[in-house]
Amino acid sequence: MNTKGVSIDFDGSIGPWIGKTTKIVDYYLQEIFNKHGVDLTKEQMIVLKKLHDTDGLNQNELAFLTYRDKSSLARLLSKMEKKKFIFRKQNMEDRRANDVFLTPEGRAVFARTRPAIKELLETMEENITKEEKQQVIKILKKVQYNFTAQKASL
Amino acid sequence: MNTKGVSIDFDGSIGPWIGKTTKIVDYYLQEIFNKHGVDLTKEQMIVLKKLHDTDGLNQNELAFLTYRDKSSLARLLSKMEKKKFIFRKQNMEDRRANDVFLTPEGRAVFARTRPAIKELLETMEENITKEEKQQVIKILKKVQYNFTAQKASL
DNA sequence: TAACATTAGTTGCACGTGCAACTAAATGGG
DNA sequence: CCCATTTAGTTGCACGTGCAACTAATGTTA
Repeated sequence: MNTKGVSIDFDGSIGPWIGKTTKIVDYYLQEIFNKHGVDLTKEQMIVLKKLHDTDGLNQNELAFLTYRDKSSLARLLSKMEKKKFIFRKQNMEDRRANDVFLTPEGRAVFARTRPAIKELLETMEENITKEEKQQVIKILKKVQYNFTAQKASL
Repeated sequence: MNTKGVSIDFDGSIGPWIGKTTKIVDYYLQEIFNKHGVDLTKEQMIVLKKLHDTDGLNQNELAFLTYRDKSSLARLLSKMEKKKFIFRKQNMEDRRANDVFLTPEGRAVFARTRPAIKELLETMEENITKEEKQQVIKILKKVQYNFTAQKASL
């Protein structure tokens, strides 16, 4: 039962809080990237990170790993290709597929990403204990599970 | 010290987790709105909610309250005006300002929003205790504070 | 092998975002 | 009172998003 009769306590739920926090973190991340001369958006950084972990993934795999529509990913890659951070190479076994690789320039920006991320984390996690961090992650995982389990049963 | 030498434990931090969770929640919210025939985006819903709380706010105030650039807000309002959910009324004391009001149709969609939000929350918060919810919100508030306090000192 | 279905990627469309430059109205100071 | 500054809102631009329709290549199956 809510304090306000039939009304739903949306503001007291996690939803708006993660939304707002994400917005603030994203904004600050972009600001730090600019300060460090990192010519990347957050989204491009995420793709770069995946390629840094596993070079040569194709667009389909990258889209899946980054939770993006394949069309969004394609356009993201086009921007990054124009900036010479990655290149596409048609796969000769399956000529529909493009394998995606980091260029030396791509590796270089990604390297410059590290001190920026470090600064971000230092600000973000100030006065937050390791236990609190783990607690939050545990519950966020639960939220994700609640939705993805739901979807799987449809 | 990290397990991987000089590398930064970005994945073990809260950042990516809130980002991913927000993405999933947003996606599911939109899905539920469609299912309930609520012709709104999440962003439009947030604006509608503010107007439901306080009708007649001007664009400047709405932009501030919803953490949006005034230009984003203006465009959001234009879409909602086209759908007859809100209308702008020039303030006669300050003729630069537009006061924004809900239409009856706007109130009606907002009402249909409630069962949708209820369903969202029920799915989202399954197996999450009230204490866990409060714990997460407390820490997210701390993250927000870390950034906003930083900005204030600049 | 010919016909059909599936899959990888691209493109058009509508939506949302912030920044910078702009207009028009209000305000403040000489 | 007039000019400079500030303020509310709009617009152009570049970015990112998902969906649906499309092309081209691959796989399947009769």
